[in-house]
Amino acid sequence: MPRTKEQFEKIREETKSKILNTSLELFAKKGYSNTSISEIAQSANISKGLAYNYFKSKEMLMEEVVKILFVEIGKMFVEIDVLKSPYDKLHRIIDLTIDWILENADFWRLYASLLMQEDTKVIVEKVAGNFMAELFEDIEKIFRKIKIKNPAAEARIFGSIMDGISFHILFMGDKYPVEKTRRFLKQKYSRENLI
Amino acid sequence: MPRTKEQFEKIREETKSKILNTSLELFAKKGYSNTSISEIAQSANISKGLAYNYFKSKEMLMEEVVKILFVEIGKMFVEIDVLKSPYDKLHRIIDLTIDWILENADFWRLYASLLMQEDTKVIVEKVAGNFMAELFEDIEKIFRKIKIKNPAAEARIFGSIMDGISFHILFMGDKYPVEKTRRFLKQKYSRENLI
Amino acid sequence: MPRTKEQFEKIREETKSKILNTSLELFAKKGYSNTSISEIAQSANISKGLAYNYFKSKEMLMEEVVKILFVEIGKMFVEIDVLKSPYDKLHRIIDLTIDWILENADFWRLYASLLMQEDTKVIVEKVAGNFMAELFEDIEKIFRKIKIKNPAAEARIFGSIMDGISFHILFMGDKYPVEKTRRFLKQKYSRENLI
Amino acid sequence: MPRTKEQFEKIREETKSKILNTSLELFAKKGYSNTSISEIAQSANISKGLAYNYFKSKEMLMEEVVKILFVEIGKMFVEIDVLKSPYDKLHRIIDLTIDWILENADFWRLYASLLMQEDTKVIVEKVAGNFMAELFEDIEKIFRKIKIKNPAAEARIFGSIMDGISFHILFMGDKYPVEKTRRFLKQKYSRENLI
DNA sequence: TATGAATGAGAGTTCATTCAT
DNA sequence: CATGAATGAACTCTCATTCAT
Repeated sequence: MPRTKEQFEKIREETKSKILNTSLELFAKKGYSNTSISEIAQSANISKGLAYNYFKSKEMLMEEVVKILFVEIGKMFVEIDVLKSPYDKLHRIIDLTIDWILENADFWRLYASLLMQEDTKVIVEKVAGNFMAELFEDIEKIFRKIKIKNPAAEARIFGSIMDGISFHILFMGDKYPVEKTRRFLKQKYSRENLI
Repeated sequence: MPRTKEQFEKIREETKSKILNTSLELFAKKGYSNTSISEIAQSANISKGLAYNYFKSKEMLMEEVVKILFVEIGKMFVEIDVLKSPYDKLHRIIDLTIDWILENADFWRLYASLLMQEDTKVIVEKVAGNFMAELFEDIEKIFRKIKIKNPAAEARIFGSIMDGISFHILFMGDKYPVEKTRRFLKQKYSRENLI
Repeated sequence: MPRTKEQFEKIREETKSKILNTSLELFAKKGYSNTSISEIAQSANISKGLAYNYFKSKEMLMEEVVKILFVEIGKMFVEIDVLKSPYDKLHRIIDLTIDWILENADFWRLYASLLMQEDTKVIVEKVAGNFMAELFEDIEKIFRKIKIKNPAAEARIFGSIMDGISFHILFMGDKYPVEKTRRFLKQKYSRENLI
Repeated sequence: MPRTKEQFEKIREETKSKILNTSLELFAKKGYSNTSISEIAQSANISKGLAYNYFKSKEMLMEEVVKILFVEIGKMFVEIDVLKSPYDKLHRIIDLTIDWILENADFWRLYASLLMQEDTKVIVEKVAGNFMAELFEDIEKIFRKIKIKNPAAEARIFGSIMDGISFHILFMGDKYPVEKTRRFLKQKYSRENLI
């Protein structure tokens, strides 16, 4: 009995997803250039040829990996919307950023290194689209709600701090005083100190 | 008659410098892995083989490029020492960071991308040594002089902001409101606002 | 439909064997160092890359070639066991050595030249293991059966003669009086002369 | 004051000799292919260019090295002529062969490995000329003096033994019972046993 | 859909040789 | 006589990609 269209579709979806997840993991851990299709295929328990059945080229595969990356990052910010207080929101962003970087150092590393190279940067931008801009606007809104003087600039600095400490945690590893910084930041961005 | 020692030395220095500069440029623009010795040789108008007369391996070449990078970064901070007022010092760091990143985007890009990959990170750390730690201590001293409550944490945040905005300028390019951010930061880190 | 496991295995075996035979031939004729993978690939009518699909490195390829070599040498001595008389055995060894060297000059040449260089010697020893020692013991047993006075030393000299004349045949070629030597040796190692 | 013709000649001779000795040593230790001109020049404390001033190519250098090798081997047999008794002569050859191989394993290794490869074999034969044939004739004469039945064949076997045990000592190293073999051979080739 | 044998371009590297000085 | 910078061909090896099955 031939498989139904739906069954085929399901297999395709699962295989594709398996390849993508494996690629994400390997790209993140070893970098794009240092990860070969052979390696990905082997890790995903498929043949090299099959990978090309799903993705036209290594570059295309990477492009889709980046998409997933952004979906993953995007999820992070969903739960912020439900919070009411802008101070809570800021605290939550601080927590999420720090926790996420601690748990997903490799992903952030991949994301950042892709942005660093001219050729891969294009791909990221193509995928990212307005993602970053929207993120920034969300943060700006929070600061506007607080009625701080220069919400746009304040948001920019806040974003810089988030990325800056991510960067530092990433390459200082265990030596970075994560918790001290977390507390310090929460205090800095508390109702009392922002007026 | 053979050339004198001085003549040979001059030739060596010039060629070596030519290779190093070309490498710095290419590594920065395209990344370490994506830049081949062939490419460097072609850009530097020398033969592939000659590169190996000067550098034992691609890795060694990179190591020396990174050394240059750090000398360059180091130069940046020399003129801060001469300033007396801690506020002036902070303002100067803000200016230097922003100006330097605008002028040397590629260098920063190289530096950051090297740190992102586990294999090249080792090389950078080997060359960098305590450079980053010392830099941080210098900034901490400034904050201590201001008698701010938590100078270490404050220095960490300040450093994060510097790296964060560098990061943002780097990949937003012209869209980033550099001057607005510069003014905002100077105000934030002025005598009035730091008490 | 993908090929069956058996089909793949057959292809692999055939190609591998083709590469091995070509390598044996070329290594023997030109030496290990002077034979390039390119040359082997060209001779075997495959691409350079494919060779690396079958052998992890040139050294590994050589190792497998040496294995074949020993299998070949081993075969030579199988038929000696079936003989009863120790004199017959010695005569058979003389015949086999001379005939084998005449037919497989290249193999012996490879084997000897590999032993000559420190770096390749290690590989041969890894593959050879106790082969040579066992061979010597077999010969010693023969002499012990004859009840000769010093069977170990006698075996050593007998082995030296075999290798020595192999060496001479090898590089004197047609000028070497093979048959005279054969007859002379058989007489020397006959019942009458060994008492 | 310009150097005299004789002085120049002396310098040339010394430099040439220095290069040749260094080459002999390195070729013997590491093999011809694995020894680079750079290495030789460095070891001989001269420049690469100078080596080419004295020897047209690496191959030519090797050719002259082989010549030296033969001179060295030739010296070995000079002192045999002075001995009167043919038995003493045989014993002396046994001693010389074993002692020489123990002291100059590398040289013998070079000599043998050169003979093993078709391309270098030609060079050796060009240089060696009748050397080997003469050596054989000398040995034959000894056996003829003893009035043994088949002096030519006997000489051939004796030579084979010498080369065979050299070969075995070479690649068995310390494990080879050199002294036992020496004694055994001397006894075998003594007046009593040769009648 | 799925396989992995096969290709070929190009990577890093070495080295005999040349040549301006 | 002497130097070593410079070349270019050849080397070992890797890998994205194709394709017959």
